[in-house]
Amino acid sequence: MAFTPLDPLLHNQLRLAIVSLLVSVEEGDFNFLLEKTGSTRGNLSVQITKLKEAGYISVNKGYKDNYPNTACAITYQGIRAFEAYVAAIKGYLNTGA
Amino acid sequence: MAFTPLDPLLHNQLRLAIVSLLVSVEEGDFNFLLEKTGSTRGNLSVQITKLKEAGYISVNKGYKDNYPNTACAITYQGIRAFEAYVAAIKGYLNTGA
DNA sequence: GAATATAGTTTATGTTACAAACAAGTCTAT
DNA sequence: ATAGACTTGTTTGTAACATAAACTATATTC
Repeated sequence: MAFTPLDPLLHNQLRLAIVSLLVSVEEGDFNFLLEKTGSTRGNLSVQITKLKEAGYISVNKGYKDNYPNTACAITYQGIRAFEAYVAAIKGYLNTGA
Repeated sequence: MAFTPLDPLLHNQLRLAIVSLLVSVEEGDFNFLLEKTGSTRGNLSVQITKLKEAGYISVNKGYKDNYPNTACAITYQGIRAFEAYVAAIKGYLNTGA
């Protein structure tokens, strides 16, 4: 039971929340993530960009009811990374022998 | 299933590993933690200090075989914090509905 | 057409994580 | 007894990070 390194990209509260949401939902726009995470828009914007640059999510910028709309979806790579993170961190949470 | 804030002190790979180890062992010295975590001494020293200042662990500096020996043990407060962290992060790891 | 609202980005700043350099003492061999 | 290597930690310097405030751009309302 070693301490597997934790993906630094996912080991962040907001980014982990984003990915966790997108894994369940498979499609979520900026406001959805904003509301669900309780983040600020600035922080959300930054972290979405980072996840996108890492290839963990895809970002589709379009319009909805005349307003800009940023739709995010998790990628296969993102799912894999999330699953690996979940498996890894469990090694840290074991209290029992 | 909201996203409970994660204790920033525990949401760090090395500190989480330290606390996780001490929860199981109830007594671990510097070298024990060094070996188990695979950390560097510098980083370990810093994080032990932070955990101590937060009251999550107690640090007992003595000597063992003539050499300095830093014995660490988890406090009640540390156990509580760890348990809260474990409960909190599980809210981020749930993939299923 | 001015004011306000929406949707998001850029920037500025303080904080953090980390390892290299340092410090203080101990052992060994000569 | 002292030089050199080892042990056990601490301090410090730097780069990366997290975050919110300030900003941009367009849309709606009055």
